[in-house]
Amino acid sequence: MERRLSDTVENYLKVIYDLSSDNQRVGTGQIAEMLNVSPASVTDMFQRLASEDPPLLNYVKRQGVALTEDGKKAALETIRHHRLLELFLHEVLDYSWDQVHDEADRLEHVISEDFEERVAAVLGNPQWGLHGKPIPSRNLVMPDLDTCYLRDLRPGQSGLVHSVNDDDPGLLRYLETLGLVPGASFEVIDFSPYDNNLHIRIKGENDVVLGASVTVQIRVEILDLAVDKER
Amino acid sequence: MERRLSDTVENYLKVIYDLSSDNQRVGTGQIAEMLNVSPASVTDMFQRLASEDPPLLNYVKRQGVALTEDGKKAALETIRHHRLLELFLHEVLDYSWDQVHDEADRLEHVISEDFEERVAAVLGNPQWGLHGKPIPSRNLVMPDLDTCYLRDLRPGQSGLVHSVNDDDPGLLRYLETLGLVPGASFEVIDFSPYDNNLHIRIKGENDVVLGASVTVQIRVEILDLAVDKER
DNA sequence: ACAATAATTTAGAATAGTCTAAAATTAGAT
DNA sequence: ATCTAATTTTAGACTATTCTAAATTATTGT
Ligand SMILES: [Mn+2]
Ligand SMILES: [Mn+2]
Ligand SMILES: [Mn+2]
Ligand SMILES: [Mn+2]
Repeated sequence: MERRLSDTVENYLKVIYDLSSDNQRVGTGQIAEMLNVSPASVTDMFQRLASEDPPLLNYVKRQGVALTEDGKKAALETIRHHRLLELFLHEVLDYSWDQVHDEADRLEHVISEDFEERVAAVLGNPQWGLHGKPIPSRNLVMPDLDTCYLRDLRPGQSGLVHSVNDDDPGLLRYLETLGLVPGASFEVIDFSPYDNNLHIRIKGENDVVLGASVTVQIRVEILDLAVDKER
Repeated sequence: MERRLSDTVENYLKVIYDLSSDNQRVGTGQIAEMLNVSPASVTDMFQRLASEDPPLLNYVKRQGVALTEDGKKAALETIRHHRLLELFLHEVLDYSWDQVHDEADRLEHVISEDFEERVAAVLGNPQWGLHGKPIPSRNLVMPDLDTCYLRDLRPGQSGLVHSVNDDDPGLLRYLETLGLVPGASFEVIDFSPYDNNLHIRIKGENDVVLGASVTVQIRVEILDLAVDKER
């Protein structure tokens, strides 16, 4: 139950968890790109983690991996550390929301469970991270969410910003100037099928036209305007 | 100037710095014992660090090492992180003084200079650590101190506790119950040459008789009672 | 169906850090 | 001065993580 996983292994598991939400199995190439290592290294790690004593991965040659229950718990443990740390850095040390991610990415592997508990207590046992993503509970349960990418909305639909990707400081600063932060509500005005631009109107802010490279980084909760609900 | 040193290297440098205060050169065996590695591993590391681009150690075969200026700066950098972190864990997360060391020992290698700055600011740029040891300044200068081991005092002398070793939680809890903490003043009542026990009277507390394994872990400032000052 | 292309896996090698066992050197004690 | 005991260094090896280059397998467009 309590093997000491290396930073490297924790990072593999975390990335595999992230990419598992959409797809079923995660492939060698995807991980290689996310972690900036060669595909050969990833294959190697897949094989290692799949043949550990209690395996962390389920690996099917040439098809990729899925997390086992153990692997998933380990991933959630690291993610909980990461999101608690981000909030802590913001609240206690006054980091801005674009600065927290890199620092948390290093600290997440070295803090003790005691540190985690104390930070959670100081923050009031928060359930949501600085960028809107849920924080797994102390016993490592992640809530199910009903969100989709902003990219997938179309004119006439409205929504609330649920969460934004936290790993691009430049994007985060941009979104902040737009007021497009978790909780903001907006309405989709227009869509251009050629470039996938979305023209949206943010409540209390200006209109913007966002390209797909931005809209794919934002998760939203669709506001049901009692329009075509049951048909 | 800004090589990225591994955790391992930082730990070697830190220990070498500690042992350098007394002796001139530090030997293979001492480091091996402090770090719980074999002497062979230490020799290896000595050779590596002495032949880095700007060397971190000055190594004389069979005689041991001394830190170069670069090596000393690197050691002080890590020590500054460590002592700031200990204070931070105590002040902000309510760790007790016997709990902070182990956590700081892992965090010290991964925090950024930005984190260091922010922590220092939150704490009011402290100059002294939780256990009484000085915190190197931002520009890595360590003050000179005029202290000696409690072990070396004799009946009739009085002193102030300056600092205590921070790596033994049990000892720290014991010293706390005695009120033998940095700043406490005491008087030496008796000395037994056979076992090196020191009987001391702590101001506002009870008397105690301490063995050498304890008195060698406490640094004190001798109080000059205007007795035999200039003769 | 089948060759071209893309993705994945294997093979072989490097680096950092560690170990044990053996060899070399120094220090101590007669 | 010499022998013994302790310390240090060398030699050879192992693990974790990564790489490049070559081999293998999948995909896909005709
Ligand atoms: Mn993050
Ligand atoms: Mn945890
Ligand atoms: Mn400490
Ligand atoms: Mn620093």
